Amino acid sequence: MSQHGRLRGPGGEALLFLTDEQLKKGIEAMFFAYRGFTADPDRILENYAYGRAHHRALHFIHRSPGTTVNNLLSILGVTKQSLNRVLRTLIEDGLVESRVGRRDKRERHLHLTPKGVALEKDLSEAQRNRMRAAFRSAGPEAVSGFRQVLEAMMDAEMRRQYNSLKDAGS
Amino acid sequence: MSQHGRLRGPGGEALLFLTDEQLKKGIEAMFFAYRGFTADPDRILENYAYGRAHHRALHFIHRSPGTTVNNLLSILGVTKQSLNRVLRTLIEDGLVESRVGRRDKRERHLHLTPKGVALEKDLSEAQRNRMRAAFRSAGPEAVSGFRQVLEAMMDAEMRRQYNSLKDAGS
DNA sequence: ATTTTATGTCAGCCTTGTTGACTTTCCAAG
DNA sequence: CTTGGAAAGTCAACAAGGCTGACATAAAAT
Repeated sequence: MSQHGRLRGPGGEALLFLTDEQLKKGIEAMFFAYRGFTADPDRILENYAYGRAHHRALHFIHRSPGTTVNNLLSILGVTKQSLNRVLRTLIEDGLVESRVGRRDKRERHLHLTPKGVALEKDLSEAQRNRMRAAFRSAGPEAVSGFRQVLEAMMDAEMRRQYNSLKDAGS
Repeated sequence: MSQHGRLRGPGGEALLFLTDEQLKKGIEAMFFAYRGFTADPDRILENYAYGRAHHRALHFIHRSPGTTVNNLLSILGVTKQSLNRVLRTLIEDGLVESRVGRRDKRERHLHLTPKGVALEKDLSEAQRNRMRAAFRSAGPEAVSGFRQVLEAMMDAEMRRQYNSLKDAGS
């Protein structure tokens, strides 16, 4: 049985019967799944003086090496003071390198050091393992639907940033 | 083009080619989508002295009226001290009622007052609107895949709790 | 009668978010 | 060349919401 009734609207478009119960299950799925999503990296981070904020910084610096602080700021959606605190400890601890921009010397371009790469790899491997297992168990069509729904759930600005990250899978 | 190659393994099971890039996009989709997921309720909560923690409590009390503190604790995955702080303000403000158990007088059974129901409705409607729009734009097959992947991403214990919440959509 | 369970509470700590104020550096326009 | 403004960094203070540990009370279970 499908969970969704289907109808044709006046314009011929597909309509869905979405009960509040179905929407609630979607909401709760997001809640519980996000917990699982962060659980493995969180466990690793307990062994360091780092938290989720550090993980996010490492992830996006690794993803876009040489990104500026301002760019990272808009991706992470926090204040520069918040990010700076995290960044400072990562730089002090030798996980992140901050290089003064060549063209614009006000800008700082961020790179992971080998030590930073190592921790990022540890964290992201744990997270990818879970994601991989989930993708495998759900199957390719489910994965496609998963990404479609998540993308539609983002704010326009986030979707823009999400899409601007390179995607070797397309 | 499908993002996923397919093969048959030795046992005939479907295999997926999942590149690290595809997994990263999944990880980033979760990150950005969760921001969208919480954005609307967060905006509403700014007008109150409440935060996301209060929203979660209201949600699950509304979902399972009469639930005990212990049960809520295990659903939310926080300490009783954390939950108590939230619960105390909600009770003081007259959004939640705590009734001593009839069979077991040690237990407190939690219910929303009309005032609590009103705020919960406000918050959940905002969240459901976004979820509904995302479900509509992605289509029924995508919604099914979305839930399959999220469910597979949960820890076993969370999945148990997720499934034990009633689902009128099945 | 004793132990265990469910709940509540106090105190203190940490991470990670916030705002506001201020400085330094440096590009670019007048 | 000077000045305005953008980019970045820093300091201080604060809040939400996690955490631990210790302790209290009532009631159920043994």
